[in-house]
Amino acid sequence: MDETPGLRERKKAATRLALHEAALRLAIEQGVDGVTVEAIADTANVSRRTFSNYFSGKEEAIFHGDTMRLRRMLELIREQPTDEQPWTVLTRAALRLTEETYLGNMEWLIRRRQLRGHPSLASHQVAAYTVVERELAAELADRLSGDDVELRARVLAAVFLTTMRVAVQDSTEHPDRPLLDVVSAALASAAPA
Amino acid sequence: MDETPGLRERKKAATRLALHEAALRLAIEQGVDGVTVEAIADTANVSRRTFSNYFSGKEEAIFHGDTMRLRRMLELIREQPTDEQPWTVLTRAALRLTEETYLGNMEWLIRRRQLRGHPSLASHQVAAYTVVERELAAELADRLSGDDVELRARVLAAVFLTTMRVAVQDSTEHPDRPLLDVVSAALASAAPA
DNA sequence: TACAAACCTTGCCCAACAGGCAAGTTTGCC
DNA sequence: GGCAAACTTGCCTGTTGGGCAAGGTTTGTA
Repeated sequence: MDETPGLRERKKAATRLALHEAALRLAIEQGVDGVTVEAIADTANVSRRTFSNYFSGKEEAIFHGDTMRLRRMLELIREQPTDEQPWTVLTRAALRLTEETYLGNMEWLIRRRQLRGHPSLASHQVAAYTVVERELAAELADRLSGDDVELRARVLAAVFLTTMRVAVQDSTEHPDRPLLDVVSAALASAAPA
Repeated sequence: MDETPGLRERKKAATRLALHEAALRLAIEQGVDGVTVEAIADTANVSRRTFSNYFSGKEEAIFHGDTMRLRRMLELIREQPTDEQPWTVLTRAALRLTEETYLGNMEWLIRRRQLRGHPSLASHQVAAYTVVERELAAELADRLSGDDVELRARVLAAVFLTTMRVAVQDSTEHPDRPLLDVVSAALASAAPA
């Protein structure tokens, strides 16, 4: 494994993160439509043109946090034994991720919740969650057998990711209830037969 | 019930449909990015400005067919008895809708399939399917009981809609297999415990 | 250490776009 | 017929994504 991913990569990650944070902060402060890409780039000390090299739009920048979480979740899933029930694997990964989120940069959760009331973002959040859908489906296909493995893997991946999305959305609307609760309740009610 | 929804409404529906058809046709012919909103409006014999009164972008126009199908599905769901298992109700509605689609304007299915290979649309398709999510969740909430009705209704709605989406996507990628087959296989594998 | 190739950032540019506004036109209703 | 509400359109402006090429930085290699 790479101890240090190289200076170039580290710088890129830093810039991406800076843009994400700027986007998130400004969107919370001034509303999503009140922020221009230029303002975000400014805040992160890069040119507007550079912003476009990292994200295809401000919404993508805003949801980069969700994207990173989902990538991490993919890792957690891949780490697990292949001889267990797929839904069990998915549930465990989701709960671990949620714990990590609480223990680690709780910032994410706090600021994420402040996006409540900007419903124009909903469709972009959905999009963020479907980006990893194919990757997850491929992983799950290896863990299934029988007929229609392709289709069933895709359905399972989509169902799982959409459940996670609903849990996060619901949690931003009911900030008093612990995220872990919401996630496990949501997953329980979506568990396939 | 309104026998005639009024001339105004009929004209609007006709314009919306004309824009949708134009968008779909041009997108298939020239690729999604190769088409301008102006060209679509032109083809439908309205001004570019009027296009904006109907749709917020070309992708929304392209997926108006899906949107109509989903609205129809909501009707089919509402028509059904409230004392049956929610998933049974949803499955039946989905299958009926699919039959209708085959019997009626099969055009939709044919041209829908020709969008294959324009993956930039994927996120917008997902968005189209989530538009009705809240409405469906509200309907389902009335049909559930026990704890967490709100959350479970949302999860159920999201799971169902995402399954339908995957089925349609999968069907566009495997045009040889009947849509009804794919839909019922997908729903079966997503059925909650 | 030197140097070339690969890669990033930036400014410049342009076509496309969303949506506010106001004037003109059509429809619904009495 | 005639009035009010709703719709269409043209005009306009600020914003956007992304192509291109000129610099600067990092990396791998010798």
